[in-house]
Amino acid sequence: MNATTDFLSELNEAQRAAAAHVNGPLMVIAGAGSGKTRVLTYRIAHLIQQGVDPFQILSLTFTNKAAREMKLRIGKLVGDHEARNIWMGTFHSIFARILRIESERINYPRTFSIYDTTDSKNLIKDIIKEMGLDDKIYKPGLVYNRISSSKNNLIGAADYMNDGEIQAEDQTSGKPHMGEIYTAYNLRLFKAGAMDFDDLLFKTNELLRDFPDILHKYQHKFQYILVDEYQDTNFSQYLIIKQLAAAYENVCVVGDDAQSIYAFRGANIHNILNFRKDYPEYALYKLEQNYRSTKTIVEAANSIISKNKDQIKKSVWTANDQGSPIKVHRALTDNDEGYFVANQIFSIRNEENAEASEFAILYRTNAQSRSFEEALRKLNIPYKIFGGLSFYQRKEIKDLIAYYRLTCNPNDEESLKRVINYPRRGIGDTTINKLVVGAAERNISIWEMIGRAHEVGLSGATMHKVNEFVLLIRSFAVQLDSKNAYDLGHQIAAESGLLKELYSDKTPEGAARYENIQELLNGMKEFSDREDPEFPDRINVLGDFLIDIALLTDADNDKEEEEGKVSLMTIHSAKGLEFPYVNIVGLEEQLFPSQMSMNSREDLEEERRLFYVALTRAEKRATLSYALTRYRWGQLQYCEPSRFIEEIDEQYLELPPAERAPSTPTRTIDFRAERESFKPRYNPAENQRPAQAQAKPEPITPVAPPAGFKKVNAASTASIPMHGDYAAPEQIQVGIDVVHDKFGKGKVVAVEGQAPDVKATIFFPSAGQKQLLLKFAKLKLA
DNA sequence: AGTGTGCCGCTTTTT
DNA sequence: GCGGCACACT
Repeated sequence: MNATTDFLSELNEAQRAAAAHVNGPLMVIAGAGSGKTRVLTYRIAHLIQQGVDPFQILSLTFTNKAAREMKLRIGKLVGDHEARNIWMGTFHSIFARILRIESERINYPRTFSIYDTTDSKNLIKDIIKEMGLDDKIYKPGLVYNRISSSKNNLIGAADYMNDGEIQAEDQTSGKPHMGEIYTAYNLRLFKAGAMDFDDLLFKTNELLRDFPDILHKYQHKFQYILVDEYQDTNFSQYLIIKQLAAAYENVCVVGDDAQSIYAFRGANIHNILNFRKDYPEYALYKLEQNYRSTKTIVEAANSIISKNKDQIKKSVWTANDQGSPIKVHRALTDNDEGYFVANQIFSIRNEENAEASEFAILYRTNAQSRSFEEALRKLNIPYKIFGGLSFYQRKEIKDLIAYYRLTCNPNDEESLKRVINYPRRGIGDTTINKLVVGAAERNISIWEMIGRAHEVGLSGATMHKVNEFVLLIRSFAVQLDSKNAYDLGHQIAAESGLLKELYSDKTPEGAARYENIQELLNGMKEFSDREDPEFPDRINVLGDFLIDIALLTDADNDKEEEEGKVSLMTIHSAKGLEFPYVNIVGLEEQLFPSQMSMNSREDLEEERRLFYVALTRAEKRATLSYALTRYRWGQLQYCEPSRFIEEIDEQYLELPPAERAPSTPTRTIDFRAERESFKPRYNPAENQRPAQAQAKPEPITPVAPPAGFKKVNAASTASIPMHGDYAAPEQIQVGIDVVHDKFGKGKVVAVEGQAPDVKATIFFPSAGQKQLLLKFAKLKLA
């Protein structure tokens, strides 16, 4: 009859049932690669075909990119003009939009600023200093995390102060003033007309809780609500959905408990359980057929995840081919691992005629990317890195955006401090400090303090400079509503002097910075030319642009020029993606699973789910690798293979040969690749590494590092500079004399603990008895 | 006021 | 091994 039947017929039974579900609560548990996005897409298209107004659909995704892609796909099914009207985006961006519309009700300026993590931490740091507390005890990062998780659990500053349990916790941990910092932080945010990321959700909750008319309005606006990646929502997000869905209960959540990997930032797996309680009449569909991966990969992934206790029962299966076994590679060093992976990509690309873009290298931490970048560069394989410093985190971009934010909201303290003297205007720290202190005393913002600058005793010349700056910002601000984002943005870049400052820097880095600014401006141009379907006559002003970009993540950056490249990213950012060939690297104890996760079963299970996510990204082939030694904190560390390798059912694996060195070919090995992987990094001295250094049988015990290493170190300090001629950990034994860089001569009294965490108790006549971790202590033999 | 230098701490993961 | 930051120098 119509297209509906058409596209629904492309789905399997469970998919179709879920997609055709119209009214009432619905939960879809979707295994990895089971066509979850397809179901969401088709369901929305179906709703629209059933006559639901796209403006009444709220669809929350994990990234903005996911939202864009889904809109595109829906557009193909029901037409772009319909698809564009759906409210679709991340929690943060959707509710930032709503908060902006309703800002007066909570006494915020319409153009409130959104502080990113750096802004927030800077502010917290300032507050800690102003309160006269020690930032060694109150580490800004930790304080931020504590405040963040409080907000995500809807514990406000007052609740925090009044909660006996929390207070007791802070007492015990020696941080009794945490609550006061929290209170001061919120106050400062408010004075600056700013919200942090968590506020966007927290204040949405307050808004819906405290203003029944607003709640009513949005309950009826959003008659159909869909939430993707439901397993990664936190309590604050859960409650927003619960409030909004209360009127119609047309709420559909899609998720996979096995892929919950954000508990560390408050994601709560219990939201899935709560769903059953909140909507007892809910419909449940499980998508269990995997369309993405080979049998080997699916079954190997199942064998891993079955080790977790906490999980919803389901059995993921596939009709796809068996595929090839998962190869496990043991590398000698982190650099070796880089070359192994790069070479493997190089040869598969030739042998199987694959594109570079079909490969992904997935690691646990961003810091691991280096060896892969280096090796890929050497082999001339194009690659792109996700994460690390995103575009919007770059200094020059943050500077320009600070001007924009300040123009929209002059009370924005972090932005003001950033640019009041950049480019140089002769307003130094002394002046700024006077203003900051004055503002704090009077409980006003810095901008307001500038208006009363005479009160803090600035000299005439300084006053003049500061006033010039104020006039500059004001001259921008008066045009906020009349000019579009690009026109005003360009003017600000030019008249602030920033463009000139960067242009005059002729170093390559300077040129790159200038180009980045141009790129930002191009983005603004595009943004300004866009039309908002709900307000077609409105021009897109600078304030709109800021909301848009404040919440972009680097997963959202996909540019045409990035096609045809190998993807390097953390497993977290690989969520939702898929690649024919996947390398999961750095599979070592302490690294993956991370050492931070070893303390509790819950944390370890999250790591395991993370590994599950990594493995299920692969379509055709997955390769695992680990290194025996790795540089961390500039020190050589001995590593043990990750327990996750052992946990995979062995029938799916191709394990490395246990008895011989990787340089000795014992199986179908690409000689050229293997040779390459050794050649570039080792100087001749290192290549004479004694054979037993590589001949350790599995499992690799880091207790006694290969005897060859110390010699190598002595022979070529250039390649391993940090080690110098310090003693290797195993040389430190009870009774021997050692020399420490700082404490001088001493005698080893005791040695205890398991490698690599061997701890020695050493008596230094000059400094007394010390306990030192051998992997860190720089000891020489006396 | 602006520039340079040495030291410290650091690595989970991100909206 | 690097970057951020405090302090000291010009």
